[in-house]
Amino acid sequence: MRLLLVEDAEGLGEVIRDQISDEGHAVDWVNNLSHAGASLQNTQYDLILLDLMLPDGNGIDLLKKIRRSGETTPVIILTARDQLSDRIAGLNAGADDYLVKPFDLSELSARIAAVSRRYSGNPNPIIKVGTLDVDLNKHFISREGVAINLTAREWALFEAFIQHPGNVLSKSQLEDHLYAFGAEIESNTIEVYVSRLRKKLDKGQLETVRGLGYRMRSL
Amino acid sequence: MRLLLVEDAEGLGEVIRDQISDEGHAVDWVNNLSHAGASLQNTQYDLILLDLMLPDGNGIDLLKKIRRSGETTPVIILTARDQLSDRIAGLNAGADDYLVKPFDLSELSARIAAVSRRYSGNPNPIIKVGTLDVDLNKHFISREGVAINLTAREWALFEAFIQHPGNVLSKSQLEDHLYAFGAEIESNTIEVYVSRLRKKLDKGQLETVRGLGYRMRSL
DNA sequence: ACGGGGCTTTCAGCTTACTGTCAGGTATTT
DNA sequence: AAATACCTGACAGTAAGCTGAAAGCCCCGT
Repeated sequence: MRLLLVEDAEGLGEVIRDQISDEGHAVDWVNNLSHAGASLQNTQYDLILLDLMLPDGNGIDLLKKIRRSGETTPVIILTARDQLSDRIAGLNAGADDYLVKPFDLSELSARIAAVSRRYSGNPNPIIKVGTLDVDLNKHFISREGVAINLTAREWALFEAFIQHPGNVLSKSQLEDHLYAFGAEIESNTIEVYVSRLRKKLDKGQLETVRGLGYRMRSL
Repeated sequence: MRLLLVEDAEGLGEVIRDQISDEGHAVDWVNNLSHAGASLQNTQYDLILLDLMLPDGNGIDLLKKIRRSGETTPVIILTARDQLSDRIAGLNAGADDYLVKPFDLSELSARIAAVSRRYSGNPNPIIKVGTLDVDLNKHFISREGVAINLTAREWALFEAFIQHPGNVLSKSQLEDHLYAFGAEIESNTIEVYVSRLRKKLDKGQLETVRGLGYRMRSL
């Protein structure tokens, strides 16, 4: 899962970025609205964590712009406690949830999980992928009761397909999903990982669309 | 299961009451301390959800009074974000758990379930973890009648896993669980404790998910 | 007051396995 | 047939993790 963190407070941004990374997500961290706008033009995110008080404006304006453009990426706004009106304005502008600073990191994690569950339109974290039982919360996969271990990278790749069921994901989209902004891979790493993941899934579950990318068979 | 909800915020109280009712529990909702006191004199509850900021006083005082009277009913305190000291005071006063507003209703449900599992009408709830018998009240573990001693830290770590059965808990999540807000450890302390706990549990009971964290095998 | 024991945290060296690259082979398209 | 896209086994580097041991602190018993 790839997240955009828009937060100008250095210390807080660092803490949040680390938390998100620890949970296996890719996170791009920007500290103002113009950088956020640029990132959003270049990259498809699964979730946006959006501070409202930013040096070059109000996060609500970016949110409104996002929603006007038809973009449905879930947004969690980060707001100071004493700005109740901002929380309401944020929700009215189309935010999916909010967190009030200061907040527990475990609360942040729970919110990310809750929003992503809603986003995937699947409140039940247990899904069936071919013969595999996949527990999205537990990062746990099993086939007929036998655990199948995915490494962190394999899991991230797998998750990209789960979140876009049936869609063809290009190699560069997968790269964006698996690696933080700026990180570049210099080889056929995506192909390698697809190959590795294939070995762990059902035969034929992950399909190549030559020239375009890969697709996980309909779930 | 019968719960007492002590919450003066009308909207929130309503939401919580409905959630609890939907889950099949009985709930009495009062909005101040004196009504709470009266209810507690008249009715035996299985769980108390206790707001701290109430029109006629501080919920901590009621909690202290309850504990002084020898009452062991589990208490989850509901506290506002900006009152970290209240959370700690609540736990010190004998609360079993806390929730910080605003919170996800699913989180509330999970907490209720966790606390009720621990106490669920059974004064000595024993659960089975592999070959271990675990007494959640007594913080006592035994294997075939032989006591296994866990230090306070080891128990806290163990409990984190028990409360999230099967879930991968990242090292920072475990850190949040074991240490007070803001307290930071500067070394591989979590790894050390995991190693120690492993020696006391069944072999393989506590699994590493490399790059993500640790998971206790399904209970 | 003192000493011993236990607990906690850090440190440091060792172990494990994950990651990304490489390169040769395979499959597809023109 | 040639070019291109893709697949996969293998390897080196290193990040992540494990664990023994030491130091500091606290508590308890003498």
